[in-house]
Amino acid sequence: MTEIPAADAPPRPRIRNITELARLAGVSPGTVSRALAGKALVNPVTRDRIQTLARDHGFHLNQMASRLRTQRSGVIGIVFPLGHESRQHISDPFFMTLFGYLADELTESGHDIMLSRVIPGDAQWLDRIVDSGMLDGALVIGQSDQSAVIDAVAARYLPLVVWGSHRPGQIHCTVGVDNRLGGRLAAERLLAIGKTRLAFLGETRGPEIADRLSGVRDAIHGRANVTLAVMPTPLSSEAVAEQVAAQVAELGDAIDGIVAASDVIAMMVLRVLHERGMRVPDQIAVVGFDDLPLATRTVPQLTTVRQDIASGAKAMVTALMQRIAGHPAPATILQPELVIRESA
Amino acid sequence: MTEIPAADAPPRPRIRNITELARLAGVSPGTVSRALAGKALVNPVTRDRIQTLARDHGFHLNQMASRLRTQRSGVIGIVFPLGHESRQHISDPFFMTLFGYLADELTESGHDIMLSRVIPGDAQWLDRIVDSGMLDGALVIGQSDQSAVIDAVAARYLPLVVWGSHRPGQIHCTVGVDNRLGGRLAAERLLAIGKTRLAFLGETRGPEIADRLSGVRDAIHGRANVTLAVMPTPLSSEAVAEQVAAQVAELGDAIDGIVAASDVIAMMVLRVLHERGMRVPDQIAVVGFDDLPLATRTVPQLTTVRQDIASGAKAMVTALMQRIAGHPAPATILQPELVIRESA
DNA sequence: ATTCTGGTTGCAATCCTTTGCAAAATCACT
DNA sequence: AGTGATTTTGCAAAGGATTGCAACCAGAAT
Repeated sequence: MTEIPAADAPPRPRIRNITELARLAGVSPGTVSRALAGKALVNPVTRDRIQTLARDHGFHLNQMASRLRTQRSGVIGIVFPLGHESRQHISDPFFMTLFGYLADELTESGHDIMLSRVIPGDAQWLDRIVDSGMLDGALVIGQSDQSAVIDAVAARYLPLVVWGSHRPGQIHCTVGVDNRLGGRLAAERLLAIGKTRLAFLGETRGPEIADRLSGVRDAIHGRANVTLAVMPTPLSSEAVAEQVAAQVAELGDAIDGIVAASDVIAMMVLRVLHERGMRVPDQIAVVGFDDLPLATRTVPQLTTVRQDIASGAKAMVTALMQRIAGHPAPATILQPELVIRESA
Repeated sequence: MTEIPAADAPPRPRIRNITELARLAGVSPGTVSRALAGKALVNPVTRDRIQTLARDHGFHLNQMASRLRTQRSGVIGIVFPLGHESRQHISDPFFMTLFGYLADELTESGHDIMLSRVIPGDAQWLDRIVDSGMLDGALVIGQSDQSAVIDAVAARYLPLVVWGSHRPGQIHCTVGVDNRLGGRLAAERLLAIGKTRLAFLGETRGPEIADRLSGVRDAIHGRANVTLAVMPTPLSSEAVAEQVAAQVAELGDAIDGIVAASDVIAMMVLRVLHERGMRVPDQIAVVGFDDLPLATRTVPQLTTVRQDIASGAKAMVTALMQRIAGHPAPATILQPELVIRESA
């Protein structure tokens, strides 16, 4: 609250760029640049003098200029495409969970993270991001219905890794769980505990969810006595509640087992079933997908198909680093695992 | 998988900058710049021609250069200081929750987000970030023990808003709950249900947590029959489990009520108490702090002091926008609210 | 004293866009 | 056709750091 600077405060004139610092040090800007970069080419004495001067004046390089010149930014973009369901928020639990792990991995390896805005309805969303010149690479979380767009960009831009399903012929590098197998595991669990009238709740326009449904179909293939109803439930956490309620109401007693396309949907289902006084899993069993932390905290605890998000994040970052270095990296397909808790 | 480009693929030569596009269009780079920016100064016909050309060639401005020149980036930094507890991870639930809401708000208002790495042990961490020249403003989540550092930066850098406690004389703009009142509410609840041997679990080096403890002390002030044990539990979710176990063991029967400095700690406490077969809330009651989504999913559900994180995020962004525009914005102090569930 | 060597430093071009200013082109009128 | 008023355009200077190349220096070798 006083105007007098503390004793060790930096001297008055604020240095704004390397040239001013150079003048102060009595050398050329080039030398300052080299000194600050710690290059061996400059005289150690001069280097130390310049570094001290910089520290005393609280001077920091302008990253924008530096990165423009060097053409590398140390920044990785993380993008959440919103092809359909444009109202899905970033605070979506699955996105946040994966994002958290990615952020840990990336900061650990010295990278900054830029969360890019996707303008819904803009076909150029990914081009805009990778061509912005601000990123060393990009991670895309989920393919949504944008597989073609992603492929087109991946064909010309190597440092791009995508979370999602791997489909044959696909150009872009994905890391993701075997969604089809996961779907099958979920359905098989329901069949194993004697359920025969199944429902699948999920929006199947994106390949991940579509694959999960295929897996469910695999599981019931050839069983004449098993029925399957498919309900396109969006992932968006906000809109989902009433929709699920309506769908469950519509299905009524016609079903005794639900495969939810995600844990968030499953959680909503549990809530709705509870409100209607249905007993889970006796009357209706529910299997989720993801095994987010929240799966252990529902009542009853959620039986779900686990994707190992932490190692998925690690795999994404590893593949991306490879690709930034110029080496193509292959897709990683993680094995899903059925985690049996209480809901099925 | 074929080499032949699709019929509508962009023509071969990739345009790398505005000058190349200018040559192609037969105008000067300046005109291209103006045309792409949609400025009214260029002939509408020329403008359309250039824009079409750019689109056809998949050309995007180099943001790095553009932002260097204009000195504004459209990017907001979000920082998580790690003064003490340098091992706390970004995937910390409270951080992630607040971050999610901030991200929603910021993308909504057309900003990109940069999550900056904080190098533990670097006194210059915040200077480095705000002087990087890559940000229009910065949001700091939590003061940790870095209040002085933050103040020093805030004194010269306006577009900075901090989540945390507001202390008199503090220079930086904070948004946060009244932590002291919150702590008092928590303790009063325990007293109200007849608990008298209290413990506070939290690391009090940061002002937020210290204020919560002060609130607890306020509540028991003058009550001779009430005891209080204080245990410095770190926030870090990973390390916390054994620590809490050890602390609870140490406290043993000496306590009958716990105020946890955060929901994450409270959750750990519940787990530990459950493992030791203690009945909550009968034998030991537990009150959390934050009211994260996870609070409703513990068993028993957590009684906790609610901070309205969503409106906090909104307030932070509003204040930041004000400050970016050059208007100082005052601190916002949110009212905490006791949410009574099952654990106390 | 001269040449060579190796270590330091400075110069100036480069990264790509934006923008104030001046020149050129267009148009409207006398 | 000539003048003035408007549009449009081009030029060139930022914005701040990096880096290849050449110049410089001191000391060593001849």
